[in-house]
Amino acid sequence: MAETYGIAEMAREFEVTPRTIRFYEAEGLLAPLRDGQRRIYRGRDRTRLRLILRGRRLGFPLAEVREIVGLYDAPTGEAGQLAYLLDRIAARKADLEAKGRDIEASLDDLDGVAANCRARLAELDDPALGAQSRKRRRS
Amino acid sequence: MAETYGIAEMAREFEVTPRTIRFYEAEGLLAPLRDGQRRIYRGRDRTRLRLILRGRRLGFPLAEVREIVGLYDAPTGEAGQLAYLLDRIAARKADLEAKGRDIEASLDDLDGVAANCRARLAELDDPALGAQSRKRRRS
DNA sequence: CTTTACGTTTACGTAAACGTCAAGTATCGT
DNA sequence: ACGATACTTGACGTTTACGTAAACGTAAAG
Repeated sequence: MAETYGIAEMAREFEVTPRTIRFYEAEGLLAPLRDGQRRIYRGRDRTRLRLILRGRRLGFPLAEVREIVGLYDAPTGEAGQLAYLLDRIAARKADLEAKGRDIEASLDDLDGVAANCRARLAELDDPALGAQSRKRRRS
Repeated sequence: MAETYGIAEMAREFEVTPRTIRFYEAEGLLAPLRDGQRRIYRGRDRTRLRLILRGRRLGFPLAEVREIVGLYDAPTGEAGQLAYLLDRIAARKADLEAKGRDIEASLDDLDGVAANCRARLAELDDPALGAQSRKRRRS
């Protein structure tokens, strides 16, 4: 059987326009089959598109996304190539982990602002509390 | 004392060009003091720039970054405003957590590729192993 | 047979985020 | 007085990532 999909179908499912999908193909990120003129997408293409869009959401430019999806289909069975591939994977992981740290820092910062904000709300409920903390802050 | 910095100094420290810093100012993301014509940056501006660049690294467009840094200086002491602020903070946290999940998924995928890759390397060292696993895979 | 849906290529348009001059100003050391 | 250094404001250029419109093909439905 092996399900196939038209471009509009793909576009709806991934919430992008057909234009975007064609653009990714022009950039060498997708390579669907063809039925005459028409593009035919299969499971593999869907996986790729998912990877692409995930990369985009994380702010990677398409050039880097191309590198990333390239890592998923490296059938070169030679030892040197495999080692090199592992190397690039490690680099990509490092990038992702750095972004992870940025996210953690952002979340921490936001928690700080939120806490501060809730404190001020409490202060509005009971002004006495606020006077207390203002005193402590000054000392 | 209160340390101050010139634009070139800031640019070096944050590894961006002066142009970028001026651009952020034009976009309303920074508002340094002035000594005549010249821009004078202080601790607060540095904090903002750090936030801005972190947002950019995470792929947020400047418009969203503007919203984010806006959350850090909302001194409006009114209850309604504070509640609204908490709401926006929650929304921003949700965004960040979504990105965090994307990162986790990416890391997991890469680990999968890497494992597969190492298995093939082992196979090159001892082809018998490969034959074994290929047999098992077929069954 | 025409409309409707779905798809195609080609090509120009556009918003975002800066880069890259150009020309001028202000200050500082010599 | 002079050049080096640091900075300023335009203004136009560039890259990325698509949007949008034109003009056309194909195939099923009414």
